[in-house]
Amino acid sequence: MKNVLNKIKRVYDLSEEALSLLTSRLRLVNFPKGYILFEEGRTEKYAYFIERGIARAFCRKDDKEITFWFGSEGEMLFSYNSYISAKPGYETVELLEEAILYEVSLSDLQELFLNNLELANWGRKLAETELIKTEERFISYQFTPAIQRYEELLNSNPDLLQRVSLGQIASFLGVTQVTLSRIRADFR
Amino acid sequence: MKNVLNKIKRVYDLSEEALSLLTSRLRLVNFPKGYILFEEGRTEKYAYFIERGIARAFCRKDDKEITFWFGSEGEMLFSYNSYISAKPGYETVELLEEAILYEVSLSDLQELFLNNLELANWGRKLAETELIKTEERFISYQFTPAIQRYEELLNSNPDLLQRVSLGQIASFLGVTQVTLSRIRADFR
DNA sequence: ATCCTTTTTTAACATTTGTAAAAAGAAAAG
DNA sequence: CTTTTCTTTTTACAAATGTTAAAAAAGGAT
Repeated sequence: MKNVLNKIKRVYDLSEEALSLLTSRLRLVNFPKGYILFEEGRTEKYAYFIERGIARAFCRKDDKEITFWFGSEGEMLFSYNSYISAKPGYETVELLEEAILYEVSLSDLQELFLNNLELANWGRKLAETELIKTEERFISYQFTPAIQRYEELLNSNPDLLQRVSLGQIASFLGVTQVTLSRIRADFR
Repeated sequence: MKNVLNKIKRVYDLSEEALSLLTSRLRLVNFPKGYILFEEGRTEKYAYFIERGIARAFCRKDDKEITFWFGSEGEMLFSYNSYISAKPGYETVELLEEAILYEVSLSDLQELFLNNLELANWGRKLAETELIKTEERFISYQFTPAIQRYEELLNSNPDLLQRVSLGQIASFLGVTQVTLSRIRADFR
């Protein structure tokens, strides 16, 4: 549970009591490589902490898929619409490796948030840090050319190339796979 | 205070007590058109509710400005880095019209969050709704061509054209002003 | 090792978008 | 009303990216 506990504490430091309130609701689960954890259009009932493995979130349009997020050890998985508004999600989440996750039901989380001040603030911090990450990525998207975003992505995530395909990275960067190939060729 | 109260309640419904705890920390302030409310690199001490007026947030790079957000009546203004981590902000916020705002100090907000369960959950919901909006915009950015994003922007914000310049809208859409002109020409 | 499947790169061409500069239009100032 | 300034559109050309298809490379399975 090392990676998960690390994540929980990094979000917002909890007392022993609050921490065990939260962890008592976690359930260890395993899934095979390729498993579809969340499906677009479905209202999900659980969120997950990644103890081991890597996942991607994507949306479908026409016959294309756009990957807009990668997450690995020590990160959380949720379908934002389900988590935040109990509405059908707009994203599909696929596990790209055999994975060890900790599952928590969204109703348990809600109940904890509404009854425990520390955990409510933990939930606040969780959303806030995700918010900053998302907005920074959005801004860098408009400012930074794909070449540079590619380098930065690999710097902050050196093992990504070994774990996910270039097609998925290309769509994450917002270019076609052909363009990413050209970028990589220039890069050498 | 109509627009502001509306916003507060839309985020998360508060009891009378919690609501007055929050509103008692608000202070009415006025600023002229063109006023720079937040400045890139500065750690801001306040957040604002917009009662009347419209603002934009932008980042500078080289000699370009990229507008990545517009906000008007019933929305909040904060420098995310200051609000979330008490660190210097990466964005500049400019008021595009004479504005009536309600100011609240970030330290007051923090104190309320740490002491009141309802307000902590209000703060959580606030971050969560901002998070969903940001992520949806990020996704639509990758999926939707500029022409369509332009139409959607005007649909959801019919008076925007009267309130901000096309140059700012172009940079918000992630294209040059020349491209936006072409889009508008095709559109007719 | 060989075959089969999947992933990645390369090529040629079309389309889109950017750049720079000029022209047209609109708004503000005298 | 005229001049000045700022905003928006248009033009011509250059650069970047998308599309489609084929070739090359890499990974798995037998």
